[in-house]
Amino acid sequence: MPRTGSAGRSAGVDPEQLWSQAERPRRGRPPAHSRAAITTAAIALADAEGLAAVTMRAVAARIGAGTMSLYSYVPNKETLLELMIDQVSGDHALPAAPSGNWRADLRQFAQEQRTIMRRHPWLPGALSARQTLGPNALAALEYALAVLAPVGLEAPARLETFSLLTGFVASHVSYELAQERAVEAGGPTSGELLDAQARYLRSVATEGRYPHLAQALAVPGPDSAPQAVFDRLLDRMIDGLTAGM
Amino acid sequence: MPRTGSAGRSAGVDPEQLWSQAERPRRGRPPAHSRAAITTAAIALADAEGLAAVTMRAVAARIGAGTMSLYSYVPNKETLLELMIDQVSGDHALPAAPSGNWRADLRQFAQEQRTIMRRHPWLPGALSARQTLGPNALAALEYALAVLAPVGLEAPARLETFSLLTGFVASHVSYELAQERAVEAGGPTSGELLDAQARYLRSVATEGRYPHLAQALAVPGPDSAPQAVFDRLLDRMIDGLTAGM
DNA sequence: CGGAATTCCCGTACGGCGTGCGGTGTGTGC
DNA sequence: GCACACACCGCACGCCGTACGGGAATTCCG
Repeated sequence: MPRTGSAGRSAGVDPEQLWSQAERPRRGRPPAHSRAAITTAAIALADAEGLAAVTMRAVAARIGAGTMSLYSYVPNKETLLELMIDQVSGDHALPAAPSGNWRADLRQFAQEQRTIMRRHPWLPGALSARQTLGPNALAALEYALAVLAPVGLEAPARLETFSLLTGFVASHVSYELAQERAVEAGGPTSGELLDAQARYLRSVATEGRYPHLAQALAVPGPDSAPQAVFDRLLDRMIDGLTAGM
Repeated sequence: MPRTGSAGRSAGVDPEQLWSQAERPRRGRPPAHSRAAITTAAIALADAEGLAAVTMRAVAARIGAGTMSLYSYVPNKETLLELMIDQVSGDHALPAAPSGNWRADLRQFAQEQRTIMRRHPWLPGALSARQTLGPNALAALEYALAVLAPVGLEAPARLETFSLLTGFVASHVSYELAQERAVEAGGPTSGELLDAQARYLRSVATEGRYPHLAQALAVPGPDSAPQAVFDRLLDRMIDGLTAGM
């Protein structure tokens, strides 16, 4: 049950042929670019300026091609986004086989997901809107399922567990990044330019009508370093997903 | 730490004044519509034809107004989406106070979230792209925090727990809906028109290179009725989030 | 070596989007 | 009854994704 997304698969583009790069035909003018190069350019653009900056025109300009040339390599923008997701999924350093300590393996897998998502901040949002399984994502899924095999879960439950774990990481990284962006814009030392949203929240909280919210926002917590928070939540998550195993 | 979303808060629109509907000024022509009516129309449109069908032009047409008239009530489309989310958050039937059985309360809260999201299939996607806290969403949050208070969690951890729970429900409902859409289009009895994505997955699985995936897809699982699956996962989720409490 | 075949490149154009601007008309309060 | 404040909204602009089709490049075949 991977991820989220309200849009059903958009029409067209047989997955079978999407992920098996067709051989270059031996006749005619040879391509000046490549699907991978285009995908890489799109990723660089998204990393630097956000997912919204990924337009066909901008990607084409970045590799020095005319806009419409992209359509020789990619049937449409949606497919390009799927290619971006899969290329980035290849950043996983997957051992050939699980170590035998499934708990450690699972933790490490999730940590890697977090690292990748922090490196590509657009990824959580992109994942939440579609469900892609290219070769790289497939490899990661297969590995995670192998890790989960020795746990006492039914086979379909392993799929659910994987999806829940990925969803958790995506959701948490989004939150982390939003936090950091807010702090960064008018830092915590110069509290005056504090993000309007945060200021609003605090004003509402101190208003008296939301005592529990006020409390949650007031107490700073045991250890609020991002990595520590993530570690703590991840452990709780794994405990829950594999409860009693 | 509510929800996900890669986009930071878009510029402008002081939340303080967004959620407190300004009094109608006593001079000049009285408005022919209302913010609530516009929001309702937008929700109806999204329910019927998906979030992509919600354009300023379409919403305006639905209430019999010119496109630009909407901008008298709403500063921009992003704000309209936030209003939609908050209005729909008001569907929660929130008891005045928790029952004392936090586990049951939490379960029921999540069930309600699921119900709302199934009624408004665009909601998970909309939530994942922004982080809104209007009065209705705020009330739900406050209630959930009250439910969590007796659990042995630090106050900030309660916020995290709420967010994770909401994220889980959203993610799961998206998956449920995608499933059902796939079945519906070329039902399971007439297996031939089976969704291309699913067919691809199965073909890849039976190919031999993904034994664990094949296994997970093959075994039908203990109980795959949507409600049962959700209940099972929800319990695992709650166990994890409140582990050892 | 020359044409034919094949393939890529991409300028132009179309329909649709969000929304800024400013004219028009309507209702209110004095 | 008058002036003003405001809502209404047509027009236009600059984006977007992408359909179409002519021209350029390369290879194949005779």
